[in-house]
Amino acid sequence: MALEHAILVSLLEKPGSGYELARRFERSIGYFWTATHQQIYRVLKRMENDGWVDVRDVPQQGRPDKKEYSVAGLGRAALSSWLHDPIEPESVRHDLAVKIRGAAFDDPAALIREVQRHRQTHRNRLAHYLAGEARDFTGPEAEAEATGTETPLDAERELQHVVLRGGIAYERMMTDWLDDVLATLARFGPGR
Amino acid sequence: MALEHAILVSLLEKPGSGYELARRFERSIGYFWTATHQQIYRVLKRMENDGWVDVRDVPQQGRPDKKEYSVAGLGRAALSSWLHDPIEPESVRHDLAVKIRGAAFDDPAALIREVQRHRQTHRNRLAHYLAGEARDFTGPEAEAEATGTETPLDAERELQHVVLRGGIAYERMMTDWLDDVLATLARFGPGR
DNA sequence: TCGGCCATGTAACCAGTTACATGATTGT
DNA sequence: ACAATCATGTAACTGGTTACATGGCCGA
Repeated sequence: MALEHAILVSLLEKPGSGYELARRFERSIGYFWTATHQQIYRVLKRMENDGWVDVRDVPQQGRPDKKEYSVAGLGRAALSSWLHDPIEPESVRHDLAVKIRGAAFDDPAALIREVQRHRQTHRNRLAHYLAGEARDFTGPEAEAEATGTETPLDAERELQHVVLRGGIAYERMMTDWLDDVLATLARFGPGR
Repeated sequence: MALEHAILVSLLEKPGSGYELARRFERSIGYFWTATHQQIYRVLKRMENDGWVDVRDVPQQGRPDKKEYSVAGLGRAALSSWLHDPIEPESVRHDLAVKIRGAAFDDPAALIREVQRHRQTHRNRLAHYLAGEARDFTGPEAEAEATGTETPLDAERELQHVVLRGGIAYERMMTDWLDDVLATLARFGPGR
């Protein structure tokens, strides 16, 4: 299980409320982990009970009060121990691949539309990631990154960048592969 | 949910027992879906109750008897309806990416070993997939595939091939990205 | 005789999804 | 007036993992 740990990392990067965490899971953390607000609130409560996080009530005007969570000593220790614990390289789960092999036993026309939809989604994600990269990882710090003159404080940033590059590589790979799938389907689809 | 449908596709490709399905889920189907035997037996029972599959007792000598499952009309219909049902492009779940971002708050040395382990696993999978491709997708049928002179019976084969190419592209992307991760970690890891 | 393969299952648990619920404020 | 955003939750369900269980055959 990594949701707890993803939350710990996110709170270490910046403390925040359950709501704010949910938003982050739609953006940057969403590159590699997803979670709904329901799940986050539930896990956050458990983490609070276990003493992994501290809570602070933050009254706000013009909007509802919020609870700001930050990582406690026990949470930091839990994260550290998890980081030292080897995990198995996870295996993939691709519904779409099941569908593709299933298309051999069904009309491929519907599948072509489905694959096109997916390709579009991955294209969009790729564009979104590239825009984020241009926004957040170019400029003076990128200079330091390239020339190796960075400070320890840049480590966090650079690790975020390399994870983003992973997301970019993934989306690029997927769009290319889905092009391949479409070409393959086109070869025997319409002629029959 | 796609396990039911993955099983249907696999049984359409070739009928077999729960045990055999479990083995397939360790091999070819494992490129894009995993399942343990416990899960398979449970789902198979439900599919049998729902009339999606037919069972036939096959006595064997020298080894335990087995139940051979094959797809029934209802199962075929269920698969077809699922194939026509659009699914959301799934989002990724990468424990390793959580760890990488978490390494900013911990000793990166342990992470380097972990990343190296993962890279090795992906390298091995890549080699395994490439060997499978060379074994199953070269020869006379590949000729037909390349020249477009294939028959409808080759569709099943070609779709299997394109899914395998997806697995290959994925493993290649992962090994490349993990090289990138290691280079990034090396840049600020040992110097501090 | 010991481990590995063939073959099938039960039970408990854990994580994730979906549906439902409330209520204030801000902008169109 | 209505929709969107901020903010927090409960409850039921589903799917997946882990542990446990049985038992015969085959080869080293």
